[in-house]
Amino acid sequence: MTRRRGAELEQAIIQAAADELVKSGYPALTMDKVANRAGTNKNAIYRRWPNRAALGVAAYRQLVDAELVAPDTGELRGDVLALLHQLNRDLSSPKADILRGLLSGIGDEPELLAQLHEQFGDGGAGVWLTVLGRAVGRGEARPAALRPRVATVAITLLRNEYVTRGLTSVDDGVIEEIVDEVYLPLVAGRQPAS
Amino acid sequence: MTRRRGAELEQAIIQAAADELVKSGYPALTMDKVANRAGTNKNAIYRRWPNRAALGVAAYRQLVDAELVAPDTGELRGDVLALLHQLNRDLSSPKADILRGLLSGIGDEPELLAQLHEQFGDGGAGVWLTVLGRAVGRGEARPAALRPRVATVAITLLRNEYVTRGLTSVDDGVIEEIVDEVYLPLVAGRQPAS
DNA sequence: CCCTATAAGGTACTCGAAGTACCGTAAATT
DNA sequence: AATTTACGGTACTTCGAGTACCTTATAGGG
Repeated sequence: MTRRRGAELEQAIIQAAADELVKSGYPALTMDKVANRAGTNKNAIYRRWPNRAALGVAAYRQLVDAELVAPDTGELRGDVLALLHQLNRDLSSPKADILRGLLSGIGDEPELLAQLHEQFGDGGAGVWLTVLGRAVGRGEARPAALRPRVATVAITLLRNEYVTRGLTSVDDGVIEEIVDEVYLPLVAGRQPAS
Repeated sequence: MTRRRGAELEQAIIQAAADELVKSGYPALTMDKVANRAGTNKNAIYRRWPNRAALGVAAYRQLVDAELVAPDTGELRGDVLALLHQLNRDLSSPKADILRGLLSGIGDEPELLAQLHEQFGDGGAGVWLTVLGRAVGRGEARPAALRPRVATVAITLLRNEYVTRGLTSVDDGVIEEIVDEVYLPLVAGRQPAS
């Protein structure tokens, strides 16, 4: 009966917590269940994370570390749609529920909230700036739009749909609305014909 | 010892819950404390609301029913800044914490989430469309921008700051950034000089 | 190769809060 | 006045976070 220690055990705990998150969501994430699934006990968990919220954030990180690649379809609209669809898939149930759950269970711990913010927020700004930069080069977007707050408007609006409504997946129509009514007009060098 | 009944008692419970929300936030909203503060007991609460989350939403409604009036400064930028500042004051601590707390404690009850959404989301679309409509009349905004999703972009971005970061108040600089980098360019008939 | 420090496993506990169950009693209804 | 309804009081069950303490395995140094 080899007894796991250190990093190996830690990884097993995180994986167990991530599995529980996917299966039941954050509100149902109990330390006992995580310990049981990981084949250990609560002590081993509390030695590493101070409370349930911290474990939840660590486990969420495990879920969303998928690399986000900047698409290159040759035109801005295609790139933006591709990115949003990619992120829509990525956020689709149960991750949106998990994120929404975490966002509150943590309200009183700004440090954890900041950690969580990096997981999905401005962490993705780079990709958006890349896509937008190519569009500027093609004359599809104005250079002044190359600012983080502008570049990430689309994903912010999409995420907003998840977080403030209870949705588990956002309709394609909503995505197109965000792109055609908001994002493209916002960054465009000149207004579209419509 | 007159014993309160019906609507009178109900209002007392809601008010007590709202007071507790302001004082301690949603995570610390306990049924015992609410009952105690309202001078009653948990039975009277559970006869009216099925669980803590439902009571929380009802109490939050009590907090945010302040009327939102459409400012009219004569130019779009002034109107938008006035609206955002008004909402910023309104969302400032502790309401943002409360909202963030509610948004999660409710994740598994889409009906409550929908109720909550009306409290702050598209419920305010009317005001934004009013302000934007006047701007269109003055030639400051293009008619195509008169769509709910476009009109409410500013408040959506502002609320996003509250909900996804742990902030209790948003800096004025952020508000100006939202207005000058995103909102005005988005609705403008033609691009600003910058 | 043993000794010791460290970290794991096991178990049992406290504490707080959600939600339930009953019962006696005031108030509305007839 | 009789009856139904709803409030007040209290005690209870249940569940999960976090803690305490002890035993046992492992790593690493002598």
